[in-house]
Amino acid sequence: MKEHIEVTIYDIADKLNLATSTISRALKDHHSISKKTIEKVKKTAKEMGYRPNNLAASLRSKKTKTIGVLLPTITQPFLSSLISGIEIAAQKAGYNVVIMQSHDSYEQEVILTQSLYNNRVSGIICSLAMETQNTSHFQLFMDNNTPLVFVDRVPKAFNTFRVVIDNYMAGYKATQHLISQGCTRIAHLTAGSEFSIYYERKKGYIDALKEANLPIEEELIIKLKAITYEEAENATNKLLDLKRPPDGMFAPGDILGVSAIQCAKKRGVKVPEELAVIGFNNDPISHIIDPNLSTITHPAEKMGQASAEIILKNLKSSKRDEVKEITFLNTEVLVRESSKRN
Amino acid sequence: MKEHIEVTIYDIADKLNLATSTISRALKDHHSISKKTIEKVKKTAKEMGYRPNNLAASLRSKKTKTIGVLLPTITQPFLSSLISGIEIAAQKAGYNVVIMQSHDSYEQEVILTQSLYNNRVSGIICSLAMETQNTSHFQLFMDNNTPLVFVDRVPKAFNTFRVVIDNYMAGYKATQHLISQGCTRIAHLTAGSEFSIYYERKKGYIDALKEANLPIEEELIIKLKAITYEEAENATNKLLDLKRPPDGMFAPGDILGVSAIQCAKKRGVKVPEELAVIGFNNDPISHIIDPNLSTITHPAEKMGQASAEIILKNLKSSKRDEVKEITFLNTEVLVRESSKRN
DNA sequence: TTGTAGGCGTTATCAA
DNA sequence: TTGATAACGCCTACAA
Repeated sequence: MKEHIEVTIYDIADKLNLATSTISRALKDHHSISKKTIEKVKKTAKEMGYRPNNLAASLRSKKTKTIGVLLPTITQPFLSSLISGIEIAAQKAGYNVVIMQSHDSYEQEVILTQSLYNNRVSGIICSLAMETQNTSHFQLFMDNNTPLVFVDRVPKAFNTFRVVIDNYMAGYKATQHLISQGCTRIAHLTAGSEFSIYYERKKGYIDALKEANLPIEEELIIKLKAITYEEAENATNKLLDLKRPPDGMFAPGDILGVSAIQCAKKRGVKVPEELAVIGFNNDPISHIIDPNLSTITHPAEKMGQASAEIILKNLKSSKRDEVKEITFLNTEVLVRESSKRN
Repeated sequence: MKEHIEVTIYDIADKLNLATSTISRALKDHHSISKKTIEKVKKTAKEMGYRPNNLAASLRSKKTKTIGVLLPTITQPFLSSLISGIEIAAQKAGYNVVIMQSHDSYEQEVILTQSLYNNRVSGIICSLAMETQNTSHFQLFMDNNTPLVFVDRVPKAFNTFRVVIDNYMAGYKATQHLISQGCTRIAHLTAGSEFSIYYERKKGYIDALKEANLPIEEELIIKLKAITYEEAENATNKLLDLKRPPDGMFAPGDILGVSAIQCAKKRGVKVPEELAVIGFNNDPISHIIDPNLSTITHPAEKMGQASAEIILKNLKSSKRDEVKEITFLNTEVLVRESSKRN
């Protein structure tokens, strides 16, 4: 086994009879250093097996080149794509990505927020836990002038950057699409608090119905405890058991939409003829289910990339943006078999 | 906006008329500090809004409490579950997880390996890029005595920890299952080099056929350029166009199995009656496709957890394990509709 | 263009 | 049980 003594800029300075400051500058292509010196330093550094110590540099400069990412979970296709987008943008800029999962627990989120803070991340990207109502645990970053971007599940009233889709409009368009296919009794599954994205989607659903002069029927709106196949199956069964069952369903997540289709098929209810279904997210499962699930596209990777870029941009300009704008990304109705009626 | 001056152990020491070393120890519940002092210090620290600077601690102690994770991508269900397992184990131990994607590029992998090295990660977990043949870029960590765990896609000859499933046995069992269902012409899709997991699965497939005295037919084995729906569809079409088409297929990935089923259905070939299919991974899509895809379970989260725990364990004991054992996790044949014939 | 020197916030060693 | 002091490796005014 090789002996392993760390080579530092000190050692290089010694060898070349230069000052450490010169070495430090040369390695960073500082303009005040002559080309000859830069070359010499770099060559020697390589020969000696020097590797920069980011830790020391970070401590000194108070810049960590690390983006903290705090999400409910990373196994959902939408979220793993989001991370992928973040990672790609970060990698390009030489930044690291630290990932933490809140598992939708408010308590965990608070703890992990602290942890990211203690790690002096340069910026933080967060999608809120389902449980979270209060976001004061993020105030730390605000006070500290650390770029903070919320993505997808964002707080209502908090002056930070936000990268989102227009959930209201998406819900509206999804419902409108079902109406355009001739549905008149459209069911809807929902979840979470009045601060959640699901609430927005529901508002869009309701307004689309209103605009089409369709009644809002409470019995057609079911609130789920969680976004799971089981919950959606139970809800769908309940809906199909109604005296006047629905002829359409807007499921604000593909898991829910797929589950609804499976449930309908099991009961011999034909999709889309008797029940037209549209989901949300464009998860892989949506084009595996038979009939293929119509859905709303959700530009996960782009949202990740946009979030990371906002952070990087704010880190670059010495003075942070005072206006924390909201970035809206586009969604589209993806019409597939599960809702095509005419 | 609040002024933000960082509170350090210095400030606490000043306030309490104690030495910084005492503060440092007290905050860590060092046994040599009296209970009274510990309490006093902690209380004051809280009051003053102290937050530890992990950077400084890392620099001094040469321990970063960070696990580096280097994967081909994070959007595959198997890999995002793997990360989830790592993250959960790491979080429990107070470690951070830094994630990087090689996008199956050897060149990227080398660069990112360097980057993790420069960041002084405490340990590294890696699943190799599809392209990677040579793993000498990991030698750094070996020389440095940094725990290194390969997971799933592991190198053949490299004395490191490895967390894997028995791909040979899994391939063997999958094929055997099809044989038990009466299949006699079993097709197989494969990919990658002779060092890849797919090669092992293929060997299992071949040995199962041999053991059952079934011929190995070259025309039934198709090598794909990539693990995609398109590649699998093309291959399936080719297979079904044969004079004597197969009556079974072992697809070493659920994407491939699902694609095969879709292709067969499109052509009016009945699954499982005319073509029994078994996949690999137990991805979400496998139980959405109709008929449900039989598959091989792949304990992704457990593999992640096991990998992280190996690192943590080796970090704890001052002397590293010299024997880098291989950890085999169990897989099971999950029989679903796509292969059930009797 | 290069050098000097102090400090970033912590931990480790030795001494008291 | 506590304290004094020197690192850890780098960056950055300021000086030359």
